[in-house]
This record gives sequence, structure tokens and C-alpha cells, in this order.
Amino acid sequence: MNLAEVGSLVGDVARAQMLTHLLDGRALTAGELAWCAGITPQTASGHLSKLQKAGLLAMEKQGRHRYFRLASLTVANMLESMQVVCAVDTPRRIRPESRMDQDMRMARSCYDHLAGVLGVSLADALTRLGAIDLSSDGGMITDKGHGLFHEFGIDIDSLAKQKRCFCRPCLDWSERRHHIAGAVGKGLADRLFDLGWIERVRDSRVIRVTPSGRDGLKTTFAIDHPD
Amino acid sequence: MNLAEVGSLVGDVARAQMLTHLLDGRALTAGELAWCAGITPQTASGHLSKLQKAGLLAMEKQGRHRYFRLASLTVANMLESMQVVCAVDTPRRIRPESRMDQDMRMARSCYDHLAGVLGVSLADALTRLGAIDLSSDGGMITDKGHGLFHEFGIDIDSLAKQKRCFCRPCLDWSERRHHIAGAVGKGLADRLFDLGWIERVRDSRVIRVTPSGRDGLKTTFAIDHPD
DNA sequence: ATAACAATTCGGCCGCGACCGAACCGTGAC
DNA sequence: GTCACGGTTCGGTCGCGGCCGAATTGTTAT
Repeated sequence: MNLAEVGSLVGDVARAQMLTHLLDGRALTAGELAWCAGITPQTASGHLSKLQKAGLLAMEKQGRHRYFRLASLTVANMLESMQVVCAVDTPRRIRPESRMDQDMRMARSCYDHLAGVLGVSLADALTRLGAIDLSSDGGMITDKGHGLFHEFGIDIDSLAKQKRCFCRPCLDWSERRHHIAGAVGKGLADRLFDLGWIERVRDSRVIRVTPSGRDGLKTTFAIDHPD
Repeated sequence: MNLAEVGSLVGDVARAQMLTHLLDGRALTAGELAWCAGITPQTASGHLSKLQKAGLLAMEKQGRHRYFRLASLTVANMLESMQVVCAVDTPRRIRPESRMDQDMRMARSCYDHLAGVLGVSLADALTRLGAIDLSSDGGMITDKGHGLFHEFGIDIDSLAKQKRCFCRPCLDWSERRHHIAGAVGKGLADRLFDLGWIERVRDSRVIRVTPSGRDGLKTTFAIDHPD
């Protein structure tokens, strides 16, 4: 496979729409993806088999449904980096500011970690607390951070054993600032879900902060998450 | 701009070819790029103006020539991440192993740092020497590394002041291992050029290791670079 | 067994966009 | 001035690929 092939796979509006919807890491059925892209199921089927053959998507049969998800972190990273380029020179265009867009900018999932205002606030807060250092090097957890994460119920040592990148700054396309990705980013997001501080909004990447989450973020990280 | 637009820009064979040729960070004329892509100048002109309008390329007039280069590191990172996806599922295909391919795999420039066997060897050597730590976190320079880099004529402190990512592991598409990118990667490459240890091969991304470079790499980093 | 539904395959339509030939600008050389 | 050359603009051709309707396969429900 070469650059142009990958490009043209992403370069179709319908396919790009599907990939974007899969960017939160979930698996969706062929029908759902067709609906997302605004095309008929038979057209979507063609697109999906192309994407799968090319190794961008993984498929899993389940009864009469077929679930598709991004094939790997590598693919997610590629799509992210493409979105960053998209965002670069769309600086102050007056966008129609739909409710969904606003929610997306506020908090969303980014494959397996958190992005948007929430993601950036968390990165800021953890930096302010001296738990992580994203600024100078790729991203590391301080000794103090080890303690804080442990208190918060996250086992850093088991995260460090994973094969994937441990702690990576990931450029946020809406905020133009870094949030936390990598194993630590995922661990943090998982813990917030477990605590019931955040929850997914049906059929989208949008993340909602629950009332208890609002409290928790305030007391634990001194984050005032706007309503 | 949206994902599909970026994708389709890269998704054309001719344009992808041009972008690939620009990936070493140099600026090329419209004519050279047309030749690279194997198309007529008038067709290339159309492609180039599209890429420029989209913000992927920057253009500079010089006499009757027009020089094009990648607009930013962001764009280069995107193209790299796309190439990584390309390489993923082309595992052991018997490629025609041209001389150029072999040279490219051995040592090449990757926007502003080094890649290929040489890039990976350097990353390995510096890790072995305890100068850097790419494995666990995003990438950091140890105290010992500070000294080593300084002895080698690289001023780490001035690199750290730059706005860009300081030290980043970058997945090598040919070797499937990490090499050093970011400010440190660039600093290292620049220093090797200055020392005359490596030099560019005309009209390509290929890097040649000079005889004195072979000696230097051997004595300084214990790297045996194959001929 | 029959029906309902998810998904795919096939066939044909249609439009976008890549391509080149020709003509046209602008710069540099003489 | 004229000529040469790099680059762009315009116009027209052509083919690839996305799209849907219809028919098919396969699975679950009743």
C-alpha cells in the first residue's frame, strides 16, 4: 500500500465520515455507519469492505450484525494527525456553532482518551499539581504524580508494562493545545468512567460530565468545568 | 477544511509523489516536482496550487522559479503517520528491492531528522549509552545524556527552549522501530552534517555516510554502519 | 415454515477530477 | 528589441469510482 491509496481511502466524504465516527474507539454496525455517512447500506458496504481490506478497519461478526472498528492505534493516530492539519488553517471562520459542535469542543473521546476542553483542563491541572510533565519532553510522570495517581485509583506501574506508548502529548484539534494520550491518557479516562464522573452521549463522541463528576473535578483537580 | 478534503489531496498518485519527495524538508521547483510525479508541467501546476491553497505547501518565488516545500512540521508529521499505516500491512511482500530502495532503507532524512537503519541505530546507541530514554515515556534526555550531547557539540539547553516538541520517538516505516525526532532529532542530524559525517545524495532523501562518518560513528557511538 | 431484517453482490448511471494540447504571462539572457 | 524558458490558464476529453435499485445470502424471531 502506498501514500496515495491511504489518502484516497480517507479522501471520500462518506468514508471520512465513518472513520470520524469510529474515532472514539467504539465498534459500530454497518447500518449505523451507513446512517452516519448519509448513504444507503449497499454503498456503505462497499466502502467498509474497502477500508477493511486496506487494514484500516477491523471487523467482527456478531449474529446478523457486523461490527466495525478502527484496526489499530496506528490508524487512530493517523486520523488525528490529519485532523490537526485540517484545523490548522481554519482559524476564525465563523462556524455555524451547532449544539453538537459546542458539546464536542467541550469534551469528547479521542479513540481511548479524553479530548476537548476537559482533556486540556486535565492536562493543565495535572501539570499544575506537578504530577506530569508534558511541556519539555514527550511526557513523563513525576514521583509526586505516582502518588497522586495511586490515590486516585490508577495503577501507574501496570500501565507502564503495556506495550504502547506510555504517556504522550496529543495535539487537540479544537483547543490547539496538548492533552494526555497514551496508556496514561486511557487509564485516566477509564477511571473517570468507572467513578461515574463522565459518561458517553449516545451515538457520538461527546462526553458528558455528570454532577458528581463536576464536584469531583473541582475538589480533586481544582477544575471548574463549565456547564 | 475537513478530513475528506485532506485525504483526497493526498489521495492522488501524482500529488502523493510530490509530497513524498518534499518529505525531506527541502524546497523543489514546480518543474522538478512535475518530473518527480511523471506528469506535464501544466498538470503539476494545478496540483501545486491546490496543495498550496489548502495550506499543505508553502511557496516562494525566486526569479522565474517557484519553490515549493511542506508548509509545516504538522504536515510532515501527518504524512509520516500515513506512511506508517501504509507500511503496517505490507509485511513481507517481495518488493523489487531497487538500489534506491535499499539506500533509502539504510539512511534517509525524515523532514529534519534521520531515519532508516542509521536513525534507528543512533536511537539504539544513545539508549544503550544511557543518554536518552525512548522506551517508557515520550522521550527524555538523562543527566548523563546532557553531558554526552554537550561533549558531542550539541547544546541541549538551547534546543529545549524551542517551541516544538523536544524529543519525540518517531516510528520508522521501514524498520518498524523508533528513531529520534523532535528538536533533539534535528539537532543530532544537523551536527552530523556539520561534522561531515553524513551528506545528502542529490535529488533524493537518501543520506550517505562518509568514510570519516563511518569512523566517527564507530568510535563515538559504537555503531557499525554497513556499507 | 414464514416473515423480517442486516448485510452483501450485481448492474448500470452519472459526475467529478486528472490529464494533456495549445495558448498565454513573466522573467532572464543576448 | 528578440528569443528561450519556467510556469500558469483555458478548454475539452475520458475514465475511475461513488451512488442507488434490484436481487441474493444469511441470521433471528414467531
